[in-house]
Amino acid sequence: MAATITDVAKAAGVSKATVSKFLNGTHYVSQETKERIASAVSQLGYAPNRVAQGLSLRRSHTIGLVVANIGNPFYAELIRGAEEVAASRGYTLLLASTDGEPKREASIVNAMRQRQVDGIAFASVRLADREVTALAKDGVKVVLASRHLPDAEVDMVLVDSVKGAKLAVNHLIQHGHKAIAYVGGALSIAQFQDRLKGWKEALREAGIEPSTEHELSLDRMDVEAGYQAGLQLLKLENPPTAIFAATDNLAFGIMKACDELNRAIPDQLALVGFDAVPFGEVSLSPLTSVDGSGLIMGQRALQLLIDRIERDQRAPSENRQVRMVLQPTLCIRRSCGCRPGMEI
Amino acid sequence: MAATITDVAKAAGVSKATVSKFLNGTHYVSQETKERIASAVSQLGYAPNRVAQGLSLRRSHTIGLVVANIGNPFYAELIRGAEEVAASRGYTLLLASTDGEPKREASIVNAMRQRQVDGIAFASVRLADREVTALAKDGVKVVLASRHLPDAEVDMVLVDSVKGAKLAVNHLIQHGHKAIAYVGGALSIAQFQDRLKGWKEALREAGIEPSTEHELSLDRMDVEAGYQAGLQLLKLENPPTAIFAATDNLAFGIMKACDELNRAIPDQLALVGFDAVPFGEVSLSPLTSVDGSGLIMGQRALQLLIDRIERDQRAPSENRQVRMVLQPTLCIRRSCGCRPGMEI
DNA sequence: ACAATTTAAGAAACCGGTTTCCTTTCAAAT
DNA sequence: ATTTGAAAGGAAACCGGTTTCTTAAATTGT
Repeated sequence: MAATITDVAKAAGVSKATVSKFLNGTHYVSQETKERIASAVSQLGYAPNRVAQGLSLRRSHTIGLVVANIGNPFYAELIRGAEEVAASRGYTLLLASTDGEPKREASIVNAMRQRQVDGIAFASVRLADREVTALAKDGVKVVLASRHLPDAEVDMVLVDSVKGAKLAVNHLIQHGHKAIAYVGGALSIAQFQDRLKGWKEALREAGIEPSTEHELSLDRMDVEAGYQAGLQLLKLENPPTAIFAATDNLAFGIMKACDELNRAIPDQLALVGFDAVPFGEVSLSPLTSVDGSGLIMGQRALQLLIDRIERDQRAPSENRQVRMVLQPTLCIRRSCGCRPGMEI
Repeated sequence: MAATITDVAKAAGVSKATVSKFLNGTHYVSQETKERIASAVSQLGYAPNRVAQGLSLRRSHTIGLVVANIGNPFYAELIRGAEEVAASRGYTLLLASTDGEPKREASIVNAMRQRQVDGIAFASVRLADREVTALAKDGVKVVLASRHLPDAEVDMVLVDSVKGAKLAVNHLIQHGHKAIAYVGGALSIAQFQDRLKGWKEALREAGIEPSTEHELSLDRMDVEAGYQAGLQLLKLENPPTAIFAATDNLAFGIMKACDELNRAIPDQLALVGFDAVPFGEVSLSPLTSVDGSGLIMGQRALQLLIDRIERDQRAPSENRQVRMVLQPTLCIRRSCGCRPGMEI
């Protein structure tokens, strides 16, 4: 249906080769011919078929983005950032969600490779460091967004989780809390190891010995999981007076538990999250949270990835990977105990 | 790098044609040859290159999904639903967001067509009915998810907005409210015309004349826009005692305004939203909302689209479009004035 | 015993681009 | 006057699949 390069060539009375050369500026074309081709192009409304182009050039101008769950606002922000820079640089995103299942993840990676994506950005990986490295060695350009695989030899952009956790816990300590619980995700994810570590370190530096009873690492990370964890902690004989939740979603769940048990936030329970998703602003209690900015991570990750793709295009060199670590800040709202105009 | 069909053919000692026939089961292949090819395939780890396949078959097994803003949880849910059925039927999603700009939308459609998507699902259209119809006539399979273009000749799945709005407003009326304001999106979007209409009708049916002062149609639909609208309404000489917000995002913004002005929800202001996004469960005041289920719309839209694509593949017939209209329900939480166990 | 089918497999064209060669023309350089 | 090389453009191969056509052998029918 749509016009092809052959149609254009015919209309302009030249060969396909010449049209291609003109379009890409890769070879001498006389002024006169240029004009004829240009007018044929606009008359036919010709636009190159990217699929054919991709086959020939082995470049699809498409990037795969793998997230765990689109419903999680943290990922939504990250996707937003990614989409923004992808679009601005002429790429489109193939989106897929794993729901945290390693199997789905493997099949997604296959599907993406079959589609010849120029690169894959993982905002969720259950793949082992080794597997990711293998992928990269196999020529697939990879970037990790907000995921830390210490031994994977690929670009990453991440937030300093240890520091972020300490920021959160120290703030709660400044509010006078001593019984500060931790609720986080699976320890198989480096991020949560770090956040847990930050929690422990901050407590110890303040002379508080972390209680194992107050340390919860969950398999799922949705609001429901946070809710269950919240119930569990609040019903303890010695319930914490504050909780550091390693993701905002978990924090929201904890809020729901408080709401149900009629515990006021922040007075009866102070809460600090991690991610600073936009909704924290209008959550049950406006959520104080460590800002790792998913948006920025999405942007930076795609910049890194596209830079690498295009650099490699020009000069296929094995150059070093970059690890971009963003410094977290604390986004103070009210769930920690601060009130507007009276932050600690 | 990856094995091609030629490699497989060579390894199995047959021609490409035979391999292709075996893989697709489109022609006789002897048992013995089948086995040789199968073993070559598994030894080489061969997987067909979808780009090449797409060029030849003019099918990419890729579907474009156009949304306004991924950060909006309504779209996030819709995307989730869409991704789920796309994946289960062997398609992947090309995601793009328009930010509500018609220009971006046009360029996105072009980009998608160049990439030979098998179809496009619009969860956001600023395109006119006519343009969408033209697209469809031009051979692009189209579905509208949660968007109503009355005159477009394409499949659509949408929620009955008039009915949904009436559900919301009637509920507020049952709570005894008379001064019920409306805050919605641009009237260029059919949906908001309908929701506004539902608001008016419900009021009139209850013998209340809608006040123009209490009727706000906004250009943007983010939390910030809702916040501004909330401030405006609350500062009126005769402020409403209840507000029906045509999207949850707007409702969240209104909550923020209430919070700032120290108006308690639902006691000083009752609020009902539209979309029933999951986050409403843990918003400042748990949000009562009309459930149009973005998730289900995303699912259904993709089912419709894929069905059409595959039907058309077998027998290119111009058959009638379907309009699937989902019945809204009211998801009652607390912002309307109901309390748990004591719903009206 | 011979025509008609069925079964099996390969050659070549095609999808829509890009790229490598190759040829021709014409101006500048020796 | 001849060589050199830049400018311009086309033919054909290629990317990795699918499909149409042919051909040939094996099976069936009469």
